[in-house]
Amino acid sequence: MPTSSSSSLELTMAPPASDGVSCMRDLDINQVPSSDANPWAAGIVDEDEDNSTGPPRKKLRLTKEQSRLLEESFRENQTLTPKQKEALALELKLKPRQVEVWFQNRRARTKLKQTEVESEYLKRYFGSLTEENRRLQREVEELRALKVAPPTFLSAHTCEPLPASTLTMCPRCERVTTTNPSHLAGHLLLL
DNA sequence: ATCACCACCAGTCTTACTTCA
DNA sequence: TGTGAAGTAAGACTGGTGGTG
Repeated sequence: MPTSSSSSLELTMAPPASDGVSCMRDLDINQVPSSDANPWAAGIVDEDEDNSTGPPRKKLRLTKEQSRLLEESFRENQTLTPKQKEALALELKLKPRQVEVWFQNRRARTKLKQTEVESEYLKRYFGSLTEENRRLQREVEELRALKVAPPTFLSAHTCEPLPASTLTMCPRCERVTTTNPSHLAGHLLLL
């Protein structure tokens, strides 16, 4: 999957942790970055161990600083080379796998957000097209009504009703008129 | 051509946390 | 004010796929 599709999202997505909820989370959890108090936050817990008999695995919550660095890195590159991943993991005191998962999730959720934004736009666009369609249908009905209701227009020369096929919309005055060139000639005189 | 390995993705599960009645 | 259900965010996992040596 190409990563270029999500690049535009940077403009439309709300910045992470900008909502009240995330802020409160940060206050609760991420102010305790100490690995003594929260070994999972420091990536110390070895997930490869068979702890199926032990207590349920505690979930890692990234510290504010870890999140900031990851976001910063993500803005520069949405995908990481193995070397970049290794270096970032070292800097963040996380496992490379954790960094990898974070980037995968970030890409996926960025894409999801972008899809939602596009969906909203398409919905609005569809609505405007529907309205335009309705308007044009009404116009067509009005024109049909004019066509089937002769003799509204009479020949200037013979005073006989004109055939419907000779009626047309004048592009200048937007009125139903005849194909008689004299009508358009009238406009030309005004120019 | 086949295989192993790796990275990525979509989908899903799980846990921590918030909100609200 | 405390509490439990429902909702949400996000870390982690799984299985499938494509690229590469």
